[in-house]
Amino acid sequence: MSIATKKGAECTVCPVRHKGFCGRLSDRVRQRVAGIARAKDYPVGHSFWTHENPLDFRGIVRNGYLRLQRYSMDGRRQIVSLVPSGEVVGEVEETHGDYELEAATGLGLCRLDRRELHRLMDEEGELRQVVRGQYVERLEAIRQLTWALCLLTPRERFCAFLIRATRVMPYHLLPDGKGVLTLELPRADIADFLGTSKESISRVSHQLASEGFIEILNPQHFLIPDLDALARQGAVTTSATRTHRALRSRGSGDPELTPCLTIGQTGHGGQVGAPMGS
Amino acid sequence: MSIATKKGAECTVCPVRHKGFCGRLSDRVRQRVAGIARAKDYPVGHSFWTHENPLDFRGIVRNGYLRLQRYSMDGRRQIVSLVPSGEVVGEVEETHGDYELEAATGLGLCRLDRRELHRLMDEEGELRQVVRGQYVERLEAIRQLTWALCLLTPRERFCAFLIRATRVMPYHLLPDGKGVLTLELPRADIADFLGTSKESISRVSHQLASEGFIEILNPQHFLIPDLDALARQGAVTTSATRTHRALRSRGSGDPELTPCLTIGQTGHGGQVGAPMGS
DNA sequence: CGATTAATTGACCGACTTCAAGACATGTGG
DNA sequence: CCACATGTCTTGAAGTCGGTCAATTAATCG
Repeated sequence: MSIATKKGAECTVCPVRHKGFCGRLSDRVRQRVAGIARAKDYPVGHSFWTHENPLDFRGIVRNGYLRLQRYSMDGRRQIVSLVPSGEVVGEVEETHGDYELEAATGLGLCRLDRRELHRLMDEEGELRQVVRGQYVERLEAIRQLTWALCLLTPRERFCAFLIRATRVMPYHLLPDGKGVLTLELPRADIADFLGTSKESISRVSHQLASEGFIEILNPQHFLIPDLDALARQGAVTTSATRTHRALRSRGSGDPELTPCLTIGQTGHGGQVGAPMGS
Repeated sequence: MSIATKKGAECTVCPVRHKGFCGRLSDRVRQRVAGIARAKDYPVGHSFWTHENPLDFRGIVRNGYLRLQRYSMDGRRQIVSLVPSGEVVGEVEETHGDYELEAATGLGLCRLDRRELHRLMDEEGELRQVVRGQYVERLEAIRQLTWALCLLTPRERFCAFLIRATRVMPYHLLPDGKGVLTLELPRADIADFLGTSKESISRVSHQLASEGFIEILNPQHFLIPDLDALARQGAVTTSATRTHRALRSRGSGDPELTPCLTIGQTGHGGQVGAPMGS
């Protein structure tokens, strides 16, 4: 609600100073970008555009999440993209369809004038490269989402989501190697992102809890005893319910674990379940 | 199979001379691009890269289709992207995951050296803009796919696919306003693209045929009596089986028809079912 | 502390996948 | 020209996963 308007030069205190988009810029270029930036806050649910009002500016997410979503004729929603802090919004979101861009949580943004940014991009090859990286990552994220939506069960998708969340959402590592994840998004958003229902999310959570993969401290806080074990639930179908066709010969690729869902920046190499606490 | 190697300067006879990527370049820039291009043909099923052999060149599809796909642990496949003629391949397909890029049909390609292309892009702002357009379109295509996969039924998805196919695949308009569509992709590819099974594709086709929306001349050729009627099947749920929630208030947007699936270049404005034969 | 929203739980059921078998088309060799 | 083989497409039957609906319970906020 509060409209803080400070010159972008105050990157020094910015939480995403070394993350995502900004983190990949050299000091010189980042300062040039900062010169055209203005910080601004938005409340939950703030709508940035609908199909009749396209976004006329670019922004860097300082905190919170944006959701890019679209509805079906009968009112169901699909979130096609979740933009976490550190990412650029607007440049990559340019689209022709009937999408909405909303603040999924309270949101802090560094606004950039579209034209000024493009002028900077014309001048700075480095900036172009980093922006191009945003395209590549966003493409990768939605490709993974598409893959997961079609080939994974709701349970697997949710596990994959949790794994990814440990990189994007607050994840407090405890001294014993366990971790506490804060789910900053409501069940409805998670469900609509994973192409399932909030009832299923709830059921799967409690199923995972009963199996010891997570512990539900409260609806927003999950304790994860073993991240790797959880990760395996997200990529591998262990249950015998699914008939195993002959595995296609796929070279000598890792049969162990494959990358799953990406929210925001892709992992280094894409391997899910990289040891965060080991 | 035949390895035709001619200098790119022979754009004059190229089928995509005025389509997609090349069609959007000015003569001057296109000639520069042609200078670094070499035409080459590939057989069906040719694999361009797997995750251990990333693609080291760029290409413009002269004819045929490429498919970008990924498998699940139990061998099921999802095609996340179909690249039709006129589009650039490689630049946008750069990805971190375990994807495969294959020729879905016999394929004609204009190969471009990656480094030379990037050098050209550094020099020519126009080229950068057009390449950026490829990113935007590819993103839009997969967003629509994601949306459709989650919110549309297999039947609706297939209808949407057919509508889109009339723009990408051979579609012969008959004097009476009907049209004959040639499906250049096998059922299996269509199914794995639409996140369904080839059995469902078959069933839906014959269901549509029995309802008069299409006429199956043979498995590869569908006669479409009324494109608009078919389009409505792809975006609107007419059946009463689906409970209609209160439609979210979405401004005064067109309640009639919304864009569906995109294969390749997005339509002008995105409106599906634009009158091709009326 | 009441009111409103979010999350959970249970029961039902239907659409779609899966499995299996048959039809059709296409090509090869005798 | 026919027999056979191969692959694609079609059709049928059965089972189930997960969505939808409805009713509680829990959490949040003024």
